[in-house]
Amino acid sequence: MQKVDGRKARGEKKRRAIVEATLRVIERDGVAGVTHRSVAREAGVPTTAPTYYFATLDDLLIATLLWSAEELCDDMLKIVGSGGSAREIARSLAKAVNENRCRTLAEYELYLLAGRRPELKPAARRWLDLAVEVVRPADPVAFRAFLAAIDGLLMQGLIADVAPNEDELEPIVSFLIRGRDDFTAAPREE
Amino acid sequence: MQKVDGRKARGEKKRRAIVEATLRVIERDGVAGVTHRSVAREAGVPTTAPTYYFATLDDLLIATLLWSAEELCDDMLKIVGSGGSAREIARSLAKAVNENRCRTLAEYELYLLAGRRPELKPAARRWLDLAVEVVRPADPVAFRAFLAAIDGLLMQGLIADVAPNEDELEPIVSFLIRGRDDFTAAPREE
DNA sequence: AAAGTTGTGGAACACTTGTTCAGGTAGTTG
DNA sequence: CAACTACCTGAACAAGTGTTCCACAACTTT
Repeated sequence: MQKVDGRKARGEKKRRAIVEATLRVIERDGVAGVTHRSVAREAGVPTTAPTYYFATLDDLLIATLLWSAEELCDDMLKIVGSGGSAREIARSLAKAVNENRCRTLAEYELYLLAGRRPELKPAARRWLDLAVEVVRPADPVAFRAFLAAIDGLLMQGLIADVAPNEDELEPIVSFLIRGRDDFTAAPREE
Repeated sequence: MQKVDGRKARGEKKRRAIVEATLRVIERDGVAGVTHRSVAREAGVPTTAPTYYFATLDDLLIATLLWSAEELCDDMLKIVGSGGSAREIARSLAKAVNENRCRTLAEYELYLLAGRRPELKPAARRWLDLAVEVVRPADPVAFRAFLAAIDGLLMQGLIADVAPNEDELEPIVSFLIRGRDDFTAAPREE
């Protein structure tokens, strides 16, 4: 077995640090605030490091979306896939538009970016596909409506003058998953 | 009555032309593509005209959102407030993510911009408030779920690799407005 | 230990950006 | 028709951008 090159290991770590810094910049200033220099400053690396690791600024954004999409995926699946109660779901949503407001904002900016970059689409909607796969809804229509409403509630929560809290969201979620048996009682293929 | 100053009239017209050009630029290249120069080129006015009419680039974006919000408002109300059938609603949604895809994309970018500019929030969510006011839902919970789902369906339609058509959306809409009597049979206050 | 390879970063370049400003032009008024 | 005013714009500037390039450092291999 060949020894791993210490340089490459360090490189990979720095590479990831740059992506994480990019996400922080987006959280703070939006996609518009992402420049090689601002990312480098945030990551504490030389100005040219982002250019070195990512051929173009676009590549950096793409890498950041891909990475953030994975986290989004986990979060969303935790919300929709757990079979949690309406209150638990409402709590997660409330958290997303309050404590994690900036993060959620960033994720939707990247999300929307996928609307203009076809190559990003699969990553952006991965959580949707995964949700369907995990839950195996018997009533796909009701489930799709549920998933759409989650996106809508989050987006609308971001532009409310005061973000909704758990108690306000709970009845809406409750309404959406009424008759959830319809889609959670997944049929197993034989 | 004093005569209107022809100069001011012309100015107002040009001012609006600049806002319209800005929206076209956003449709084509996104908010990121908006610069004084790109807008000026699109509007066919001198480079400094946008600066002259709008103190800062931000002001221009804000003016554009305010203006586009009015149109969004009309469109959305046509969808949710008309009491149209599920098919009619589905048709409107399908149109938004197909023929009018770029326009819808632009509107959501501006929408999200409101997430970072508190002063834009009222304009961005105006259609939501208006919808509630017009429909006077007896079941506000069901109605909010419906409104959220519309946003979600549009956003998810924008990142689908092939945008959904009328026939795919119809059952989902149908599901969402089942028991619509609950929220359309508005109680009149005496 | 020397040679070779890969990663790294500061200086610099060409370019675009937002914004300023003084001069010019069109419209109104006396 | 002259004086005035308000609107408009082209040239110019400072600041910041993405990206390139080459010297050099870190590491591996011989």
